[in-house]
Amino acid sequence: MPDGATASPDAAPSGDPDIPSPPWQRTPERPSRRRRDPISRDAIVSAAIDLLDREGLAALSMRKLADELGAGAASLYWHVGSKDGLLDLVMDEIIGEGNVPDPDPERWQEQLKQVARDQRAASLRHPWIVRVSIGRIPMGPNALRYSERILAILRAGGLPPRLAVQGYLLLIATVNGFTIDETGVDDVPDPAANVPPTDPDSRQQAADMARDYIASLPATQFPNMTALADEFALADPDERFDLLIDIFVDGLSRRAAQP
Amino acid sequence: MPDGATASPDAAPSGDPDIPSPPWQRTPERPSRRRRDPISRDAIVSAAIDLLDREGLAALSMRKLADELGAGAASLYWHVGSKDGLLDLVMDEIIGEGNVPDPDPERWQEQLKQVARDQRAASLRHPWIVRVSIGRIPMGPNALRYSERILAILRAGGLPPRLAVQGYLLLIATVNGFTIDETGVDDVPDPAANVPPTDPDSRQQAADMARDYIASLPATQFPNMTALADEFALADPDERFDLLIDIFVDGLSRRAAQP
DNA sequence: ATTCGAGTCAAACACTGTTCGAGACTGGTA
DNA sequence: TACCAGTCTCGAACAGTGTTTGACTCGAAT
Repeated sequence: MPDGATASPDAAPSGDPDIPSPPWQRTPERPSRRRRDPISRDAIVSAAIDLLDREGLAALSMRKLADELGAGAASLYWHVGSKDGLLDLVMDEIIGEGNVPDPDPERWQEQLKQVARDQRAASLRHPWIVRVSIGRIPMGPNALRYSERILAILRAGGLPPRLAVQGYLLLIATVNGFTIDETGVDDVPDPAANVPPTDPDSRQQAADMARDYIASLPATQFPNMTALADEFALADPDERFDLLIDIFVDGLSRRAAQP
Repeated sequence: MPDGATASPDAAPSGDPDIPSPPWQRTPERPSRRRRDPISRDAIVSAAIDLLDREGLAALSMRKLADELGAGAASLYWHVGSKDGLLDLVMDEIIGEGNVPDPDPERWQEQLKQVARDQRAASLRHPWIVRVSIGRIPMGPNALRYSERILAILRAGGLPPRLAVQGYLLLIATVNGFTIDETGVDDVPDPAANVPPTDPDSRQQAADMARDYIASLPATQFPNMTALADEFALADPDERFDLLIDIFVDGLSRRAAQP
């Protein structure tokens, strides 16, 4: 057997229209749909976001993502370099979903709170995004535009330069600190029941369980915990979040009022 | 060769004291030191913390941890159930390092700030702890004692019940939001050069690089970013952190002053 | 017609967390 | 002394991971 499975460079293994490929050689070409239109970077990012929304961060693997695109896993690396590079692109794409209002000097505090609420909303739409953003400095094009517009609001509010920049950075950190907790308990939803990020029932149930446990502690050793056990059952995250940003923006504006 | 490497079930491979194990069969029993004193849960947790401090979160694997203890990987599972269970224990152990002062009603704000600073200090001693704590509700014995003592400070300060509990929870979240960023950039230090969590030089260098990049943006599209580029180079994390908790505690105490 | 680079991808590598089953050792009872 | 249940260890395997390599196919330009 001079030729055969090892295709020589000249004898086309199966491209020759005259010689059909031998039947004992189970079609070494065209397994099913080969060489579709080449996949694109954007298509990979979109498919990754789809997969993340559907099955969560832990379920995102390069192989599964490639399957979803009808491609081989190694192909992705040509477009995005690494899983880390892919997540960089994914993060900037999500940041691009947000929009920041034009600055209104009279309402800078309310506008800042609105930005915070919008960012939390994005974190609830995509419960994995906070975890993806950890250790990732947002410097993509969308992130730059986003930062620019928030800084515009703070400067319009009259904040001195340093306080404007730090106020922006610390607000983002504060919102992330909150949403990490909020989206952290029930990540990795089982693929079947894709409840909306966090259904209120199970959340209230978990809060009640925590309260009961705390209330059951020995009161002599834990007088404050047992006395305040009921307050731990406050599971309404909207209320908790509003309290947090009220505290933050109040503190920030007090700081801004005095040199 | 009738028999050989494949030991038959009845002929004891090397347990028979009369027949020495054949030299070509490289001692299937007693590889070196077998059945030392059994390892303990506490020893596993301590070794895990050692390994994490030395090589970072990404380097912690059950196999490597077992090697460090001179044990087999499967042995760990008898003691800690899973890697997740181990990390639960590790987190409570680290929380146990902290200590909270006895409440002084006149100084509750300063005491609360001290708690925040202590927690940040722990996160700098163990840069992996914030990432470990994500998605993990601290309910171990040390965590309960810790919470109890912080609530004591807030109640001594006269905060109403709800504000005391939420103020505590939101303070922790806020500190975590800050320290995630702070410890996130340079995790996984290469095992050779174990710089103290974050050396100021490389940090300032990174900040300068970010400032230069921001300053180089087109000023027409990014007027605020370019104008404030210098402020992004404020790399002193202590100053930034103090600003954050000042803002938070100020906002909280304002809220506490009015019903 | 040949070359060339863009793009694809199966196979392999070095890992990971976890489970299984077979043991080894201990203390207590028959 | 013999047995036995319980505690503890651990090699081997399983199913998965991110990533690299090298061979391969094309469409287009030379």
